[in-house]
Amino acid sequence: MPELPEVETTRRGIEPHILKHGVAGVVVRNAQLRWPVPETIHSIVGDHIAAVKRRGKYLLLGMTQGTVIMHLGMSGSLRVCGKAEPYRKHDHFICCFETGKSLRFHDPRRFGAILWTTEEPYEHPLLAELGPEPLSAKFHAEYLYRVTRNRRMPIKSFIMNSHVVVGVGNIYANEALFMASIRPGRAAGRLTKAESEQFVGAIKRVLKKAIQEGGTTLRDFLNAEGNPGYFVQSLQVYGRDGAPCQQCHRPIKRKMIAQRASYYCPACQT
DNA sequence: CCCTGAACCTGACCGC
DNA sequence: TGCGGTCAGGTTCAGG
Repeated sequence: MPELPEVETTRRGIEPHILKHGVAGVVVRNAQLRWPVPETIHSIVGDHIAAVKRRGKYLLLGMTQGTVIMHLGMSGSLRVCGKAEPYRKHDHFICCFETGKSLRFHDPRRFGAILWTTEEPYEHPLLAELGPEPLSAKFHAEYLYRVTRNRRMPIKSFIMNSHVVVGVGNIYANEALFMASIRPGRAAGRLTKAESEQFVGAIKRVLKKAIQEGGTTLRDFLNAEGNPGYFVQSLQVYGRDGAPCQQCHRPIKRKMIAQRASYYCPACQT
């Protein structure tokens, strides 16, 4: 479920419930996630949440003694629960607060991660090499044009590489390419300066709008309050193969690119 | 360095 | 109902 808008929606949802709250205990019901949840995660007990941040699709719980680095993978979600709520299947990690509330990490496919570091979190190997935030001033047309030169990889795969720019996953890559009238299979290095400008603008617009609408709900995604996101109603191409293009009414096409479903309008996108 | 494909997992859905 | 095949929002890693 989570791309950047879903992760940001989650961050905003949990922050008011956990910021400054003391950690009374930790329950690891299944440590086998993307990487094993380290034993050292228990060192957060007795500490408190000093900050709730996001870098790309990583959530960072800043404590006084270190940082919990979380990733929701493909199917992960975080929810703030009350005292007596029973565990659900796939609730793998629970952080219990002195208030009686708890933060629960739920992840059926277990591609997510929960790590602990006492070092500077942005220098952690998983974060150190990440590209710019897509909504920051560092992500601009000249940057995209420069890093795409001589790259033969399809532009869609290229933009989904978090070392290029963080937070653009499969849904929003498809949507932004449609908005910029660029086919997903085009070689990255063949984008013109004008197209780089279009594409960067489209990425910023689509992510901003999705965050405003609380993310995209597919299947069972609920935000930290248990509410769905509404961006799914705004999708122009994702999941719409065979349906009419909203611009020209010809059917949207579906094609696999690097093992990921790609959707585009063969008429509107070149 | 560049690029591709496999791997990590569970569950939903579709056709037979 | 059951069974097998396919697909799913992400990312790292091995290998050519």
